[in-house]
Amino acid sequence: MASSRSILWFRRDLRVADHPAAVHAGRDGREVVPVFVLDPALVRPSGAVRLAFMYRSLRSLNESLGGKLVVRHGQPDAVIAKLAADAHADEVVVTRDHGPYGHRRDAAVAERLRSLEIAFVGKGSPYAVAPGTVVKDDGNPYAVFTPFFRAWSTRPHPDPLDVADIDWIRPRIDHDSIPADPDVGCALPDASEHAAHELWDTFLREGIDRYTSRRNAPAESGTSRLSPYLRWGQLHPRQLLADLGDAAGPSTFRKELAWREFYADVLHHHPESARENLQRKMDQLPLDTDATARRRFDRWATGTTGYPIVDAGMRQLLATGWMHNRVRMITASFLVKDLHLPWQWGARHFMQRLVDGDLASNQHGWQWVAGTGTDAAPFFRVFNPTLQSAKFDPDGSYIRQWVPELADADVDTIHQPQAPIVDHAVERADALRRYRAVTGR
DNA sequence: TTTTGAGTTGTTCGA
DNA sequence: GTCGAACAACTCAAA
Repeated sequence: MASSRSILWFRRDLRVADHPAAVHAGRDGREVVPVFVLDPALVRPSGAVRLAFMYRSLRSLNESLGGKLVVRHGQPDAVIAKLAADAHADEVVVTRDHGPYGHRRDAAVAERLRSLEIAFVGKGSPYAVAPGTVVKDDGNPYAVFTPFFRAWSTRPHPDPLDVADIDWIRPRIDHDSIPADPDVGCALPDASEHAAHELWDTFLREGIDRYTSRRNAPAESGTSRLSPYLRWGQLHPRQLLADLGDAAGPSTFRKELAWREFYADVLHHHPESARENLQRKMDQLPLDTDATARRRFDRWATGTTGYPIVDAGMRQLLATGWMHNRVRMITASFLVKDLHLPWQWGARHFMQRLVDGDLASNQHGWQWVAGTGTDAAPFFRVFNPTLQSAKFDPDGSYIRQWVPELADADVDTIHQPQAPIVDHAVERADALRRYRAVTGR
């Protein structure tokens, strides 16, 4: 008798609504075994806050699945092959993963399954337009955002998908439990799919119209805060695009979604850019990596540089697993341009701790700041932490929240460095000198 | 093939 | 205080 049972292997699509892979797995009344693999490669490099959010997302998904989610620790190729065999499934269905690690992992899994004569089927992607599909007329990928955005905007993307009843089952097979949350000592966003939709609805009602101006002020709740849900898949961007109008706020927000898609596309075409400079000529940039550099990195990471806006951002990250985007740019620029450290050091720190940490957006955001990525990036673009602070946190309330020793500081002095580890004017000049060395002038 | 216009998010200087 | 130019040169995309 032919088997009619599928495994749906969840990865970064932790939702039950609007899920093409789930619909495919459950077609024609097939039974579907929902699975998540706690891959050491995913767990090991994650900090406590990031892990806690992942575990909560899994618990919430499990609830949505009526408690049927099968969780296993281990190497995906071995785990999935064994699960598929034990569960008597004849196919494994996934949402495609376009990242460099995901690509390798899935190739290994597909190989193992092939030897067992079990199908491995990819449906959909975490993006509105799958990475690799927006190309120039000559067939090559875009390397500049604006033309990519124009082309991407004309691409049809499917409407959110109605998921009818799926026959989720949990056969009698081995499973592990979802680990208890590490101690995080802070409030995290609600990790449920429902909370993600609620947040989006509220943002559409109350936030989107003023998004263009308010999104830059770190003290205000002017951003959508949807990034963790886009990272883990509680929401799919096609839902957001379907709900967006054409006014200024929605257009700005749509562009931010397009940046996410652009960076995924760039990483898809240049998987090595997760670690290496996209512009290889920037390998010549002189950087500091000695003991002093490592000490300075620690001061940056712990939020003790003496630059209030930098320290506020780094402490917000440590405390909550999230940092306002404007402050991500400021802190990143400080690491690269004021401390002359490799962007990879900062990118790794962010990825370990951000609950929304997405490889493509994170690495290429850093590369943009470092001037090694897709942007023409004039080398003289160096963020001045004091000016940025005064401009975007004018009354200093963001600083007051995260740097308590400055809570009562005067508004005229709160942006000024206090016992700074470096002098911005000096380091700016040094950064320009180093960047000039690359271009040979 | 050649040409042309443009390129997320900035800062400083001097008029 | 405000505003425009300069900061360099290169690559990309499209006509």
